[in-house]
Amino acid sequence: MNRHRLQQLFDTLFDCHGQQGWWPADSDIEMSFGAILVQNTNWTNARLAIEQLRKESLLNQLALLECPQDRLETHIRSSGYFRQKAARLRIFCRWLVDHGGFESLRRRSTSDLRESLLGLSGIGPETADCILLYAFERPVFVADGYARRILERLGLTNGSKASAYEKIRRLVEEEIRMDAGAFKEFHALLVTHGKKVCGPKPDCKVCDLSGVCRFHHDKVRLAGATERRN
DNA sequence: ACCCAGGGTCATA
DNA sequence: TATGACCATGGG
Repeated sequence: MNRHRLQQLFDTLFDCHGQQGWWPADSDIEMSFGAILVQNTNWTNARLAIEQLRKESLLNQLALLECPQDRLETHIRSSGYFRQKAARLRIFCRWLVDHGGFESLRRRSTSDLRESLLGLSGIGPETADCILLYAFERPVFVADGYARRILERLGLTNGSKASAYEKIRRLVEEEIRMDAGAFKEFHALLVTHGKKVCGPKPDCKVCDLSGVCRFHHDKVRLAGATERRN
């Protein structure tokens, strides 16, 4: 069934790309900030912003909440959408403070935490699940754009459209039973593989799993990606 | 001069 | 429910 093929996908990705070791961060809050700062941006730009925040000693709730908005925007400018993201960091920090910080939040259930995170403006399903998985160590499948596209093309989504984040997330979580550590690797491997372009005649073991994984053979925009103007 | 990168919100039909 | 506009930087 799908369970076997999902496991096979994981094993093949691991053989192809090796241990990824995500998410690089020294603390839960640094990881969470990274999840917000990396939204629709490459990790290099997000990391530069994190290093600025570190240099300014702003990698904690209270310090960040005290930092003036315009200075916060300047510090994270490299991550793009810096006005939105400065506001989002603030909203997240306010949430942390109001709920007693990570230590207190750890006692809550995964579904409870997810619902609470999704209530914050600027935290969508993918960002919430990344925080749940990497900061709270909950066994959650991050059904990001790469994962959805690869699974759909391998015929593993039971007809769910690639735009259906929640359906695909539940589907995978019900099919295979992994601990948080394995889900971390799975997410990182899918993103790493999804970014990789092999060329016209790829030597790609993942594609060999199925004839319908044609990611490396054409250019298809990720669902939800935006058109650029001007 | 393009295109892309580890999304999310809001207005509209 | 499902598109479309918008947010913005840095690297190839």
